[in-house]
Amino acid sequence: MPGTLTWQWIAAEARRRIAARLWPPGARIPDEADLAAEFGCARATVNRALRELAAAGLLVRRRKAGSFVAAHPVRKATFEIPVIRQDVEARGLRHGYRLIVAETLPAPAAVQARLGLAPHAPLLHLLALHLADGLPFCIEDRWLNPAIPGVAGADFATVSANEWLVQNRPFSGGGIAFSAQAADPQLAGLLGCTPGAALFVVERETWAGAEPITAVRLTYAPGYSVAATI
Amino acid sequence: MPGTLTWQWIAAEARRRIAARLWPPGARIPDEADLAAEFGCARATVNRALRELAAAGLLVRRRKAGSFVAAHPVRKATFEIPVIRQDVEARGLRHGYRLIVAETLPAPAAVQARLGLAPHAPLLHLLALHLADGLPFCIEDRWLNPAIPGVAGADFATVSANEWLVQNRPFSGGGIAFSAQAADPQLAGLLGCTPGAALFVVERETWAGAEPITAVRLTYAPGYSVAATI
DNA sequence: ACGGGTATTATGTGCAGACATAATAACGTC
DNA sequence: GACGTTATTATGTCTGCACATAATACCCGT
Repeated sequence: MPGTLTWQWIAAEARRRIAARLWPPGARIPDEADLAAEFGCARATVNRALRELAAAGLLVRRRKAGSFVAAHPVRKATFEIPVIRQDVEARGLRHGYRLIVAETLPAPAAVQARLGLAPHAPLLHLLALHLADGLPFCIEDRWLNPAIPGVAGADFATVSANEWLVQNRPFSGGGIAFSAQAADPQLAGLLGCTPGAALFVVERETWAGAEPITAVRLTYAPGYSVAATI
Repeated sequence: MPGTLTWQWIAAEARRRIAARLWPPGARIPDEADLAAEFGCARATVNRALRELAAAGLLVRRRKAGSFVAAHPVRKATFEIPVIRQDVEARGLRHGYRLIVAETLPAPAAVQARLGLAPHAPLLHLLALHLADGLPFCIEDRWLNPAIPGVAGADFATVSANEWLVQNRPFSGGGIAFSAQAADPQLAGLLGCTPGAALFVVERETWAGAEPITAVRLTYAPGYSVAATI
């Protein structure tokens, strides 16, 4: 079998065996050495292939125990999180931005909890509107740790905090959540939609190591959707 | 520097240099051989580390050209897509399931387009309600390719198509999209919520190779959200 | 100057061997 | 039989080497 020696071929073959139930869910598959012998390649090559399948959620691998076909193949979808400006421009629209509120005050308890901050710690609160071809696209409601270097000097009236952070403050981790929310009168006013309209909401928190950076709530105008390939 | 020789350490060090702007956005970083010399390890180890950073979106790598720090670090979030039953049970609730409609008829044009099917091709249409502790949790509105082996014999009144497919029909790829939608009277009736409530909607299509398997629209009861770590 | 073929180069991947690590299985003791 | 210790084993990773591949940079002829 020519071409057998690439890890991609081996990964594909393993997928095929899983799909064909040659290796049924929950079953233990042959160990790397056996597969290497079968395919006539080095163990490292098999390792690389199986590692990919494990990352894809098709295999569960445990030292000493062996490699097992995932009983419930938990599928994973990867979304790219673009800067809002890029998101707008990728749709072929012109991006606009308007700062509405910038103030420093203690964050609401919910925000403090999301960021793991002490109560009453004052944060920079920004409320801004992103536009697409002049129409409301998204409301950015952000709480920002004022201890971040450069925040004091940044002009969030001209550059959105969204963009400023990407350029100036790399983060190491965080969380993201998607949900749906009905437009209250304030949101409806800002987004130019009818009160009660179903809006898509993204909530995100980011940290640099242990230091909280920001918590943001993005509320999109009606019709927004986010897509990915599985 | 002890412990320098692991690919995780090198990956972490590279992240640090990117975060510290030692390697600024857009810049070309030293090539693998140079880094291997600097860290005193094999090139393969550096390769492994940089490959991870590229997968995470922090680096862009091009043969002959070199490795570059991503100008706009497109962050990626990975969501796990659970079977609905598991989703319910993970919340500590009891899962219930009720089939509402099962019929074979030509799919609407929108569904045909999503699956890339010929017009008028008859599909199996299933409408079902998932319950959490007896309360409506999610509506599963699914179109299923009747050519899939075993579909004819499956009893979707007792096992949800969602679950049946996971167990019986591995898929190779597909798409997923999240959006928000207001509850129309029918949805409101099924989900036991007020008409106009904001609902979270997941639309998914899956294929096995070139063969379409299913297109499904999951409409969740108010309050549902999906979370992930970045 | 221009276009096209060619040399160069950084990444991509393979191999064989070795040791590290974690988790299980086997064992011996009480 | 229950429990702690040790041996075994499959995966995880590193090394050093080799060649493949793609994309750029260079050179040359017109």
